[in-house]
Amino acid sequence: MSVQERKDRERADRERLILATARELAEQQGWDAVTTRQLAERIEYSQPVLYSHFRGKREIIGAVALEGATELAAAVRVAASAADGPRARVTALARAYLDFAARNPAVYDAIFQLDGGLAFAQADTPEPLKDAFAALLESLGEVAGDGVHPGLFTEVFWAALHGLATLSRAGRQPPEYTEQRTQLLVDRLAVL
Amino acid sequence: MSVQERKDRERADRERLILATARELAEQQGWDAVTTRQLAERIEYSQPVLYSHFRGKREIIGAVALEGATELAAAVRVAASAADGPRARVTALARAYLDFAARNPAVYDAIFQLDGGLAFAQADTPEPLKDAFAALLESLGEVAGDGVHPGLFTEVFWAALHGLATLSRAGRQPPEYTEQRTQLLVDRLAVL
DNA sequence: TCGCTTGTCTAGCGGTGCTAGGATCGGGTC
DNA sequence: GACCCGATCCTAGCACCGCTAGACAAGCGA
Repeated sequence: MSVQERKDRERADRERLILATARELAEQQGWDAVTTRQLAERIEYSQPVLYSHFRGKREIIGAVALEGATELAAAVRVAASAADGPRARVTALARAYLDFAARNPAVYDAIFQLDGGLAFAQADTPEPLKDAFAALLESLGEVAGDGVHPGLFTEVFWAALHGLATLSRAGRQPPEYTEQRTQLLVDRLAVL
Repeated sequence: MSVQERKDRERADRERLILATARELAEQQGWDAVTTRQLAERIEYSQPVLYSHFRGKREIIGAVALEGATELAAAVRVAASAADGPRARVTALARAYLDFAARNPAVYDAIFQLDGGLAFAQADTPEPLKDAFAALLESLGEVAGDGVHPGLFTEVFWAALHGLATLSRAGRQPPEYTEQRTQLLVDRLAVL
């Protein structure tokens, strides 16, 4: 049994190595540079090894996306829990979200822009994605306002954050006004 | 001169054919299906002909994006001008924007998701993109509220619309609530 | 020590964007 | 009307992509 366990452990280690390498490469040079050949060389194995862990490149992107979603959910929760009162909580949440997107652009792309073969808002939606939504809902639900469904409100708020994150990334908006935009969004959307 | 004019005309016709074909193919089968070989076959020329019109595939995507931006600006203006009062105008604008994104997903992707080599919010930003922003600004500027810069407000509103369009596309949100989300966005963001 | 399973690599397939270089066609000139 | 020459287009091929079949070797249990 010990042999099998060691092999399983080594396999799991290598899988983590693949994902960490893919992520690092993507953040350094963009997802276009994450080719199976390049990735294989960096982990010092041949290409087919990748396919013994993942069905293909999309599944690798999907795995990175799930990791990222987990981190995003955690970042949002940490920020929200450190703030007092609904207003501070929502502001902190928005900042944390946009900060995550800005600091991990490739991972953010993996989650929302690229095709990682992930199902959204369905029965078979992976847990990390549902949890990321839940993390937003926890803080946003309390400022939805009377008569507004918390889920619907969260979707709209999330959409707005996503739009800001995306447009900032494209260099569309001068970074020095990020804070103002965030404040405007919170002031107007949230019922405090 | 007549000969040269005829050649110029034929060249311009062919360029339009390339763009129309690329767009049609993208809407039918997605941008992944728009390969230079497939595109060349559809216009009944060989691949290198494409490169006598455009530097490469990105530039073709960029050209489709500019066409699309022009149409988007026009759609927004038409919708806004047909409405009475700020509130109706903003609502009509939001609906027109989301409707355009839903009806022309591939073109919308070309503008905002794909790399068409376009510069945003800079000195060398193509006119159609600046004009699309201007079209939004015309109607949104009047509901920015006191003390809020119209441009900043437009950016935030645009970001929210973009987020809604994107997440709808990914099947993240049930289409039957699109109208509610739009209303919520207008009610909260705009100062009426 | 042997046989076998398991795991890894080499080599290659069909596809991609893009381009060099040869063929061909057509207009301008004598 | 014949010829030349430049513009125009196509064939063929490059390097790269994601992915896989089949040969090979290493390490396990008997």
